[in-house]
Amino acid sequence: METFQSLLAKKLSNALAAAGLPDAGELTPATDPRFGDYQTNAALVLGKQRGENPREIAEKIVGNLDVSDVCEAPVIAGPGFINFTLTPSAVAEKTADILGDERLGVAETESPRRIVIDFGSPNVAKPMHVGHIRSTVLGDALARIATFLGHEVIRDNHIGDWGTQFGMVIYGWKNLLDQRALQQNPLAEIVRIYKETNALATSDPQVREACRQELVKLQAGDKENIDIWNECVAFSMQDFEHVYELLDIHYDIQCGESFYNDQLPGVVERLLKSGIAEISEGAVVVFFRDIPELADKPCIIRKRDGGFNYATSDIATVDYRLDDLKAESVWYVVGAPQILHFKEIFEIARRQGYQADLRHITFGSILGEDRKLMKTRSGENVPLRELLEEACRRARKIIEEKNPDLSEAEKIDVAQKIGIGAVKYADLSQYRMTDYVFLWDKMLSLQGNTAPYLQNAYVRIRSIFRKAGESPVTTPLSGVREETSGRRVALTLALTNPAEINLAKRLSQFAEIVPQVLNDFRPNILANYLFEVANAFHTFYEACPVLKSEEPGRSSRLALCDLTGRVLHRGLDLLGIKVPEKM
RNA sequence: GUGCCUGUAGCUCAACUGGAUAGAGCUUCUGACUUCGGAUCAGAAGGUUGGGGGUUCGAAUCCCUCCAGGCACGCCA
Repeated sequence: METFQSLLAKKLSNALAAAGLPDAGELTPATDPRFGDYQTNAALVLGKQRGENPREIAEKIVGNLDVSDVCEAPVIAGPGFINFTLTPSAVAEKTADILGDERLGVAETESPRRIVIDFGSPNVAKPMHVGHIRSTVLGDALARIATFLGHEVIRDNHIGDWGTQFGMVIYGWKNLLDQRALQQNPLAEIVRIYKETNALATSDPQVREACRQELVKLQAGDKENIDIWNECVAFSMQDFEHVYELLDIHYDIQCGESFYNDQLPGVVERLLKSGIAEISEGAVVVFFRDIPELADKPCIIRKRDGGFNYATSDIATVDYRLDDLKAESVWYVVGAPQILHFKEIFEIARRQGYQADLRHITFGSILGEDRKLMKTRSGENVPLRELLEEACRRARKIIEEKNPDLSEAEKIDVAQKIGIGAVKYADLSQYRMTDYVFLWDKMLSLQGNTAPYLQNAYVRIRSIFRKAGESPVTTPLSGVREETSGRRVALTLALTNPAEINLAKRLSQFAEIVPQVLNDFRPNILANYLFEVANAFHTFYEACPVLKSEEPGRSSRLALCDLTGRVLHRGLDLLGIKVPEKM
């Protein structure tokens, strides 16, 4: 199904050709309602290129433009914009089309790719905390959207289950472990011994050396240390699984760092052999002498002591994802501090001859209320699990106030959908690069541009249909309706009130917005769109009675409600947010 | 020191990547309920887009230069 935007873009392109002009400019939604629904700056761009009067060029374009099937006559405005206003009948027709489409008008991509999305990636022996929200929630939303658009997505949890911290964990396990505490709360005890050992190691060189020895033994395959490591991984995974269940997040594969252990010596050997890496000061290093910004920032892939580091395992990870999983794209949803690291990893991949599209999708930091970066080590980080449970508790409290008649089972279900949805939406509704100020009240507020506001719009729609169901009226669930004779005819909408026309226009834009999210990996575009839909719906809801209005307006408005509900449901689903039937 | 990111209403954020008079929410103020769920709607107030230059028909957006904050820069991940 073609969107208004792409239809008009094609017509514009034809008109430019007919006027003997090259393709130029773009056709976008209007920046302001008083300029209509869509606009193009083609005449301005051409005017500049050719040194001609843009308004005269606009005249020439409009003279060759026939959009009468969907628009009023185009208007030339300002310095040479051409503005388009959709006709109500075109909007009504489009709405009926979308109503009959499972995908709500969203086309599948013409170039489907196999995409590995690396997101979440918590560390073993450290609890997931608020800092993991962004990667996890953003990565999940991108995965959902890419899948919906027809890409083949492999969700990979690159767990930090190997590395220097295990020297400390094992040292702590052997010297500081409290068995009873381990029984009661395994992860908390592991975190405790890790933190205490970390503190000891920073002040005592002997402890530091002991930790290093434990790590060497682990990496050499020492049975006792491997067993301890296995136990720690298992305890941590339990904690992760609980959080993922709350968040409704699922992975296709969970290949942590340890998965690549066997590959590391081979990686280094290969890079040395091919001349990409060289030996420097006893370590194996890749230099980037031809890239000015990396010229003095070499990448170490084998330490002087023979150990490997995360660069080595990330190179091995590239191999696996491209050679074995046959990925055409890999998206790394990893925080901005690692920009330099991934630049180097991607450059090494390029030098090895890989052609795949590797992207580091960064995001801003999590800040405390003091606007300072939240610490990851031994700070007062809020464990993610507690945060999510607190969100549900607060949602529950509000439900008790607003809708005490719900059953206990419903309350639990709704509180979870609202609480978790609020946390996810708070994150996804803003531009990913800006730093995120962690505020309980803001995150859990159920007013304004929040998930509960959108959920409430959906709930109201469901309420209308529950009420309508009491009377013998069939609700339109597709673009066709069944007449009493049994004949199925295309549903035509009668759109008269500005509020319903405006709502219908918004709904037709769903298909334009969803693909746009992946242009720059910005789910906040979708979130903001859904907020506008909910807003338009509430305005419509105030201005246009549905059940009390006369036919054909009643069926038409019911259809509009149905479509709004489906767009909200689908849109929130693409963000990983659930909707309740009541709240 | 070098590089990257950020700076927009009192607060939290947008602005479809160069478009028209920079928009929302929260807060404040004024209105609208014998309601299809008021977790709502209508309206008002609130701005030298950190400062200063430049590029052009047009700049929050691009370039230069300062200011402020953050992050990263060979054996942590």
